[in-house]
Amino acid sequence: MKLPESYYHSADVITLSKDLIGKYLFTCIDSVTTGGYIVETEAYNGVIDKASHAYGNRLTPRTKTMFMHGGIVYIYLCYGIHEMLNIVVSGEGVPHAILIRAINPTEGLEAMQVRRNMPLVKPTITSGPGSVAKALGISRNINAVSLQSDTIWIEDRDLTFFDESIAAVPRVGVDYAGEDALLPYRFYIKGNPYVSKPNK
DNA sequence: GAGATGATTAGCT
DNA sequence: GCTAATCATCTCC
Repeated sequence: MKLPESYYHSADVITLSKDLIGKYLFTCIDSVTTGGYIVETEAYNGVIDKASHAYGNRLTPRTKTMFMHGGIVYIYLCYGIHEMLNIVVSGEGVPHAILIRAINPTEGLEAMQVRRNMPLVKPTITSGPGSVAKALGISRNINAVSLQSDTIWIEDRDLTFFDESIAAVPRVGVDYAGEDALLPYRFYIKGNPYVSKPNK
């Protein structure tokens, strides 16, 4: 059921970002399994992407996770408040990453409500990268954990969407990245209520 | 060691 | 629409 290790070894981070739409993401934190299918992603295209932490081969204690082999997660703190979940892909030394921006929850709904302190009827419960991480119980202490582990993993349950229902638009919150901010590296399911920000 | 800042969100106007 | 919250990390000195 879990996506195989080889799935994450592709260097085509753009195609993979789109392919992850409709895949199921699960975590098992504190003995509680929570998860759902991915409805929104963003690609971070390695050393040539000004929006990426690893732009220009910037290797620091934080970004070194992105330089590891594909098939692990990269988690970091943003704005001092929010944890962000990324999937590291490609091979060692190539810092490609995919930001999970939103999921449609299907498992562990009660646990998510408690973690988010809001009712499940609110789509914002898992809308936006900070919200996804919080709902799934993700924190920096599972940074660099393998997606073959029993803590966090992704499954293919044969849920697929037509190309026409997947939008490709510029990314969110990366205006500082100059012309790279205009690249259509954000993918989402049109009309899904859990997709963050503009959604048509 | 100090200073600036961000792949955001929630709550208020 | 606007802004406070809040701190690890990075960049210089």
